[in-house]
Amino acid sequence: MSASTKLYTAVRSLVHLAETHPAPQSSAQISEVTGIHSSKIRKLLSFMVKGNLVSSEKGNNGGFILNKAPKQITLQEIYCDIEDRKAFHLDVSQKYKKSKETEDFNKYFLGLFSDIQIQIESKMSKITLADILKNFNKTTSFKK
Amino acid sequence: MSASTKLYTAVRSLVHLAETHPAPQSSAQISEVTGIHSSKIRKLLSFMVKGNLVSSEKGNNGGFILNKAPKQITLQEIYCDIEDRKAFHLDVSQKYKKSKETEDFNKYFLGLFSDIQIQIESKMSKITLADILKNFNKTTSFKK
DNA sequence: TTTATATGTTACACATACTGTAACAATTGG
DNA sequence: CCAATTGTTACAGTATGTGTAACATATAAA
Repeated sequence: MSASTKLYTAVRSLVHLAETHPAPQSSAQISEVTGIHSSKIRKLLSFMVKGNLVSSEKGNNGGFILNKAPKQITLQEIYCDIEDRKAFHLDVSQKYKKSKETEDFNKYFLGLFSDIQIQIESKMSKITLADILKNFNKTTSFKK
Repeated sequence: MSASTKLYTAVRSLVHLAETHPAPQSSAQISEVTGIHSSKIRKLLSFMVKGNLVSSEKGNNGGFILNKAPKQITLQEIYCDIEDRKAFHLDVSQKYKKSKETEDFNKYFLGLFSDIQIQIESKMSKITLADILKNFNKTTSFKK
């Protein structure tokens, strides 16, 4: 999955969890809402479980539960949980011996790309799950 | 090539053209400087020829020539010439019939990702080839 | 204790994309 | 005509992504 598709799917899952909180939602249920295969949902949500955005329970009547108030969940947090690789990273081939010049250019672009990455994440950190719920006229039953 | 690698290679090529202007530089010469295969250089620079950043001449003593003053070439321009796909684009699968809900979410994320894209390009539009030359203590023989 | 249901992870076949290189037509200057 | 060069196509080999299935582990309820 591309970074954007992952973020999209993650947000849709979290929106569903916010709406149905605190009833645990199985990957099968989320799959029905989002149209994504349940196995992928599980894989994606497992990252957010590790990041503590979501908790999970196995067994009968188990599933995934939102772990934080929608107001306190930013897109940036979600993004960081599910994405290992940065959107704008430098992956110049390491196969060949690099000249001094090449190394210097690498450094320059690494700096530039991390600046860009910071801007992306700063933009994302200003948008919360609550904002998205509001945008779609959805309400959350999450009680702090 | 990833977007970042393409940008990196393009800039290195343009830096070389700025330094050697107005002598045409062949893909073989640029390849020696950047360590990238000449065929890739040609492919990448052909986009910038179409975008008018660079002009090219075939035949003996031909090659690529910088077409604009380094001060007037921004990273954003280079990026747009060589990159068809946007860095942060939504490629949700179109295979399955989309629900109304899915379409609405798509629209929301398309908007968000294009906002992010604008920020990326705005950052890039503030950096010129001349800035990069200066950063590496290189001079250009480009005469306006 | 047994059964049903979930997560979390692994596996796998298939498809798609990327990579590095070669080849070659078209073009140009000498 | 010849040598050099761009611009494009081709291609084999590799890597990556995709969709799905399978299953060990865990849990709650009967």
